[in-house]
Amino acid sequence: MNRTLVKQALEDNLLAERIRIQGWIRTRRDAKSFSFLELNDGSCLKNLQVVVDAGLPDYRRLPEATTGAAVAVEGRLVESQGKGQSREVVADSLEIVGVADQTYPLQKKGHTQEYLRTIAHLRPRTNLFGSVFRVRSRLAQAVHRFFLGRDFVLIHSPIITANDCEGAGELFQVTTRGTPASPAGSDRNFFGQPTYLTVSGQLSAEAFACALSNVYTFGPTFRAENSNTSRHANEFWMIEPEMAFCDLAGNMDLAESFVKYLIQDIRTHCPQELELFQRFVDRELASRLDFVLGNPFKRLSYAEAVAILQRSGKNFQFPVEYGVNLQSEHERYLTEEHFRQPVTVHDYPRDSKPFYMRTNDDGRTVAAMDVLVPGIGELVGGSQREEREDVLRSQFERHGLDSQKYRWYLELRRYGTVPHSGFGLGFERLVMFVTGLANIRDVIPFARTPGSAEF
RNA sequence: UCUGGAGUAGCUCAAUGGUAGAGCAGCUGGCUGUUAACCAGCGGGUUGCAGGUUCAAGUCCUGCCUCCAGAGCCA
Repeated sequence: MNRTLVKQALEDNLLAERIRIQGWIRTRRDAKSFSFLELNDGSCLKNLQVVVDAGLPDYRRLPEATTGAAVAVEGRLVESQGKGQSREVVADSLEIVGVADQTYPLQKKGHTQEYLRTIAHLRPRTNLFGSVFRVRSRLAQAVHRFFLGRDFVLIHSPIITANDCEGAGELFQVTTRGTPASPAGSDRNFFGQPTYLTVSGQLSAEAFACALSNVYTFGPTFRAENSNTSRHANEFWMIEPEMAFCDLAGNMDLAESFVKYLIQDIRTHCPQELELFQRFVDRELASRLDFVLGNPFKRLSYAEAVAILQRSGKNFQFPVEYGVNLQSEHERYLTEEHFRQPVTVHDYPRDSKPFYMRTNDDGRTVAAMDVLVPGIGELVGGSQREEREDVLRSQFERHGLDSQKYRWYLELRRYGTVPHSGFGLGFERLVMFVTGLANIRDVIPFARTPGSAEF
């Protein structure tokens, strides 16, 4: 008999049919002559209630049907006599597929997120984390749908790379040295030069944008920073669109449309999950998401942002003057207090930004932009890229970089160069924004953070 | 890496320097179309680790480890 998912049993037109359900027991409530099982298979937030009558031959197996056990049930799907659910299954067979003994750590009552991190292999069996990872999956697919709808081409940029996308943080080196195949001391560069785990697919994406026009990458990236915060992981996923014949304004337009599209998609397709986050994670979630959808992002230049911060009368820990990096407290003030909506800050001073950003006509600023959102801070960072070979060469000098190592990147400017732009969006930060969860460790299946790679 | 906070039963937390406890979970039994079920009973501890002070340390001191929040770096 074919399996029916709990989601189908609850939503599809299957009443009065005999179905087969397979899942994990969330809880069991025994009466004298029958028992109720709550079955969850992860297909949706809700459980399916199963009624097991004591008259069944399989009823003797019931003691093994404890919280956490995997079971397969066959029976008729009927309207429930009870109040808590519309439908239930009246079992005519009960098979214990895999038992869970009394050490099973998930209780019916709530656990803290900190504790669940210590059992990361089991936490997707909770309502909260099941919801988080269904939403994460839906968001990932929405990313592809968004770009597909705009004729962007997906580029699988390399994960092992020789280029250090300068300014993007510390690198993990990739080496065979110190392994049995290549013991320490055998000084061999497997790829003929030092290689690293990628910190960004941007440079690859630029090359492909200068051929296929509109492209994007969506893959894992790695930073060896010893960052110990709720917003940083050493392995995270990034989405990086890159567009030829596109300036900074077009870049900001795309970023705003993109963020709104993704939020709208979850609004439409994951209402049960959002309701759970609203109730148990963040009471402001729904209003914040609606507010983002209903209003244009506030756009202002770095110079205007500095002026607003200086006029704010706030006593910032880091004093504000033109030229300094905007600190977390400044970004938070702009998006959470002053504008109370997403803010796109553009045209930053050149000195604090990486080599590839396009120098503006004033010679002092670059065509960069950051999208700041309440609660998260920087969600998107992007720029128009420097397409003029001579200016790019002088930027290498200014940053003390060896232009020889960027030979192919320079050739993109020599052969048919075009104005082009792109940005990076940290996927986990997006999931955090949409779910309301405050710690990045809780929106990635198995987080990689300093000192932690158990799972 | 810096600043601050916290580590006590499986989980969440109590405990003036003086006999380590509760709720939940688990186990046993009872009861009920139940639904974070309910009622009764039972077991459960190297108080993060290593030193030190003291007649006596979960509690005070020193060092280390881990976790959390914030900061820096960034996405």
